[in-house]
Amino acid sequence: MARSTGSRLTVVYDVLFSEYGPRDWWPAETPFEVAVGAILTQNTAWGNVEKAIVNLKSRGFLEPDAMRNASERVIAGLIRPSGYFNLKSKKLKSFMDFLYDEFGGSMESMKRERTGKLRQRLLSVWGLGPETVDSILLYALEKPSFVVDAYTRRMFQRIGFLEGSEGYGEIKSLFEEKLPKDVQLFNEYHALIVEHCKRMCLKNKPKCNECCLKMRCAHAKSSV
DNA sequence: GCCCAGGTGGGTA
DNA sequence: TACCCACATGGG
Repeated sequence: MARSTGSRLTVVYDVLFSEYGPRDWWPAETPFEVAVGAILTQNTAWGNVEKAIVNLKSRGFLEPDAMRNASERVIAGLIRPSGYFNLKSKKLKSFMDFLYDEFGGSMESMKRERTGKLRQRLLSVWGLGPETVDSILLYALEKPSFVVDAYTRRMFQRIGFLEGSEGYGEIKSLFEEKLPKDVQLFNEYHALIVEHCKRMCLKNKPKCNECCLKMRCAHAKSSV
């Protein structure tokens, strides 16, 4: 008898976990730092985000009050290495407005709000799309909200769980409905997917080979 | 020099 | 709704 989707998802998780072990995500010191990182990493390699984080931290801007009071131009200058710096500086500002207007600048206070309601409110903030919002919910606020990203789409399309045309919400629901609603599980699962996809690409540099997960890879349909 | 990276918003048909 | 495109730096 064929395995259920839920147990197949669990098998994939077990394989990844046994291969890579616990990922200990998100790489940040505070919930606020997670939220900032989630915005900065939009369509950007994490290595570049780290440089921006270091810049912000060294100037003392990686805490709510300081960032709230900083000008958009100053923040833009510091986050330059993460790319799209003018855009991201506006997005940070827009998140700060939300954090202060709705929760008095407190991530702890934000955490007390019910997950579904909070997700809707965060999605209404300019500059925060579904992936960024779910990253904040899961990694900063420890809410059981599964994060779907480009890696998730590619990998699960490759192994036949996805057809390719599914929307963000559909993929998110697949994981959330078929897996136990567990913060630690969701945390590890997404982190393991990212780790696996990164390693599969790194492994084959400089020439993309059969393990590469990049969509344009000629071998993209042949292996995980 | 080219491709890509842990997306999102805005415009157009 | 479904595509395009802009946004931008840094590594391979």
